[in-house]
Amino acid sequence: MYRIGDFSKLTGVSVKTLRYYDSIDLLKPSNIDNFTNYRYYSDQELMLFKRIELLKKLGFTLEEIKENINNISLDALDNKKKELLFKIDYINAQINGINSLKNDLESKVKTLSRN
Amino acid sequence: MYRIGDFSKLTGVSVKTLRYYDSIDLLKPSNIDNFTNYRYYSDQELMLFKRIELLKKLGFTLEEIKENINNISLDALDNKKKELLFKIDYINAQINGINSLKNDLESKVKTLSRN
DNA sequence: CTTGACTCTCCACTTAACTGTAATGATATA
DNA sequence: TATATCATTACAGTTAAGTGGAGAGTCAAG
Repeated sequence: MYRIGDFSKLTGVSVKTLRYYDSIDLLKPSNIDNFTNYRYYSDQELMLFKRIELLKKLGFTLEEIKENINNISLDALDNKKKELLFKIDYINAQINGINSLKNDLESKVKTLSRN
Repeated sequence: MYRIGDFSKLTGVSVKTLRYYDSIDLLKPSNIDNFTNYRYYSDQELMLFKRIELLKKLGFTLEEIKENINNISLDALDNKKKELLFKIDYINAQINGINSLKNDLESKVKTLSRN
């Protein structure tokens, strides 16, 4: 059993974040002292945390992670992948826009320097 | 001179948004009635708005647009482009992660159905 | 001159994922 | 036993780009 400070060191996230995860029912300590309200975490939660951390890195929101923490479905993965691909398309369009603006600007500069 | 409601229709953004742009000094009406505080916009602001709209689409924040509204520099464009390329890299890494997770899951399913 | 549509300011709320701080209580070590 | 460190709750604040609503003033048409 780890107290929140130790668990914070194990996971690398702040005590605040752990309390926050508790408050949103994402990751609850395995038990809580009735008198002191101290949170106690076990290796079970450490494993859950690693799962959370992974899904977070893959772009899932905490809300989505909460829904999929037990068994992530292929559907959830496919949806997220589509979402990410869509984002890439969007950003690529932005880059194209920037490129044309750059071209405009560069040709303007050249025209000016020619005079 | 357009009153804010008309200018809102011209630009396609809400009156609220126009007031907000005024409040953050992004797009200020060309004049304001001293007694009524009514905002009056001109074609000048319409052109500015179109510039703002474009930069917004290209991924600039309102703060960045404010700094670059008069003459956007090649540097600003290059920086934003780098930022966007970086984002794409990041998202691609996420997609790769999702793909491996999908593979894990799919092979698990196959293993189960084989029994 | 009234009425409906328009505008004003000011304050609070939205989302996501936390962070900061105050006031208070618990624990561990010297 | 003193005290430094750790823990608790509760409330507010952060960022970005707005949106919602109240209460009050203004404008244009009939």
